[in-house]
Amino acid sequence: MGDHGLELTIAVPGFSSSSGSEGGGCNTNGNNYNMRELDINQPAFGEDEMEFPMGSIEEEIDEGREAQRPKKLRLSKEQSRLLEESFRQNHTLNPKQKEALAMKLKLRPRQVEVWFQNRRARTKLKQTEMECEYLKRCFGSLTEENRRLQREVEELRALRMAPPTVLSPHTHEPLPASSFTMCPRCERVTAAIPVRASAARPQPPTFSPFNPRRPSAAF
DNA sequence: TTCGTCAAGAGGGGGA
DNA sequence: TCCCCCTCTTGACGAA
Repeated sequence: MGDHGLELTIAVPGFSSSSGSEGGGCNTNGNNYNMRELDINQPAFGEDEMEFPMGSIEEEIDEGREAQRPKKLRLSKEQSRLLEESFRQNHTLNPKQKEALAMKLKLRPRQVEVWFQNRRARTKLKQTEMECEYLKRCFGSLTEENRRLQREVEELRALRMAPPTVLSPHTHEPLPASSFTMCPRCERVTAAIPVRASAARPQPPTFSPFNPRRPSAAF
């Protein structure tokens, strides 16, 4: 903060950020309220008369001329630009900054305050939406990774349940799985002499012969 | 007519 | 108790 005169201290008699002036905005039928004149860039108060535009409109409402004016304030491009500029510098305003900015924009401090509140809310909403999208993408990629790993597990289980058939060079009968061992020199699976025929039952592997680079501890 | 946006009100919480 | 902020809501308005 610092430029744009936001550090300016301005004392405005009868106005504060929560002076209840907005309370006078609502008329008794619950309708909205003291909307400003269409040309909100018109000077709201003269050189020697500190009066915010809403106040003057309230007086007009009292005179029964409210039907002639728009009911909703739209900030001008220049007002929005200045507010955005201030918001980029600081997401909150102290009372002095608020007063100064209101003076500069010819708005009430309450309007500046509301604009910043809504702007913060919009920023937070946008951030939340972006976080949501990011988490969705994370969920999608993790789901895909999970599927891939599940498939891999299934494949490994299938291979474990149906070991490759190796015929004995002597009997030409299939060797049991327990007869396989690993050659320490070439790191290939070789057939050992079967101890018992019942050992053909699948054993918990200490080594996965079908994927030597990958430990089988994931089972 | 519907829908999205936005200014503003209402109400509640927290800090001094 | 007051002030400020946050959240939810309302109502006006413009675009499709």
